[in-house]
Amino acid sequence: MAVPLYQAKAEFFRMLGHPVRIRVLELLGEGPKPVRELLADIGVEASSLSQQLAVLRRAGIVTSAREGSTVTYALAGPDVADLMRAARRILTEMLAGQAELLDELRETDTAAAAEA
Amino acid sequence: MAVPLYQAKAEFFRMLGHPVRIRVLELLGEGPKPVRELLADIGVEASSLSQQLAVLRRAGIVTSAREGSTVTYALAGPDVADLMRAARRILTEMLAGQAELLDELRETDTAAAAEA
DNA sequence: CAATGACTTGAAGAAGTATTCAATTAGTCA
DNA sequence: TGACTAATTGAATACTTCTTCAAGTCATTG
Repeated sequence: MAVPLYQAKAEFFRMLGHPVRIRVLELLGEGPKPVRELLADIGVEASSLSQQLAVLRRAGIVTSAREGSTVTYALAGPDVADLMRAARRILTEMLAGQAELLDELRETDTAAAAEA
Repeated sequence: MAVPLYQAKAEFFRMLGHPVRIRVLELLGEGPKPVRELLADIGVEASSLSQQLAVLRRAGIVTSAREGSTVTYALAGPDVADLMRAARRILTEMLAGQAELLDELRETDTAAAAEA
């Protein structure tokens, strides 16, 4: 692995940094799903979804399999499901913490605003 | 909060998606640090670091305080430290899992390549 | 006060991502 | 085979984000 770890991490997070990709991963967390269903749940154009699915596929975080005329996607491993669970948990904590944080920041902001 | 949760998540991950920002957060996980020290540890230009620190500040994930002529940064809360710990743990699991995953993918790739 | 050190900001160009639409592949069914 | 649905790909345009450098702030010290 020639890539430094912190860079791998950054790439990984960047890969998660798109609303459609997040939604796909969360939906797949419930189990494998055909594209048709993702499409209905997420409500973007088919080609847009496909583009984002391609990003996830390239990252090796999901797999796809054709069954007849439909293609079904799944998380590439249990690690990924864990990750999404952890992400959800942490994010909600973060966003909850944000409220208190905002208060602290507001003090600074108004102090700064008073000068302007 | 008018922003849908999955979009907030995406923004959050995008905010993490930069090598310098990752390193800063990990260093600050050990405790507050003056810019001078971050600069020495990370080894980028001062202005580059400042730009990335500004991103983290805007996101409300770190705070800065001037003490005399030096500026010291710290994680905005314990949640952030937790997040970085979780991220590290999960990422290393993920990257470890990547090895097996690669093997599986290689099969598919060579099968596909054989047709070309 | 001028000069220096620590850090931040602004702005321009380069590089990377997203969005969109047309074209394409793959499978089904009449 | 030809028409149709499902999904993917390619490519152009529009957007963001990075990087870099010059200029700026703020405190310290000669």
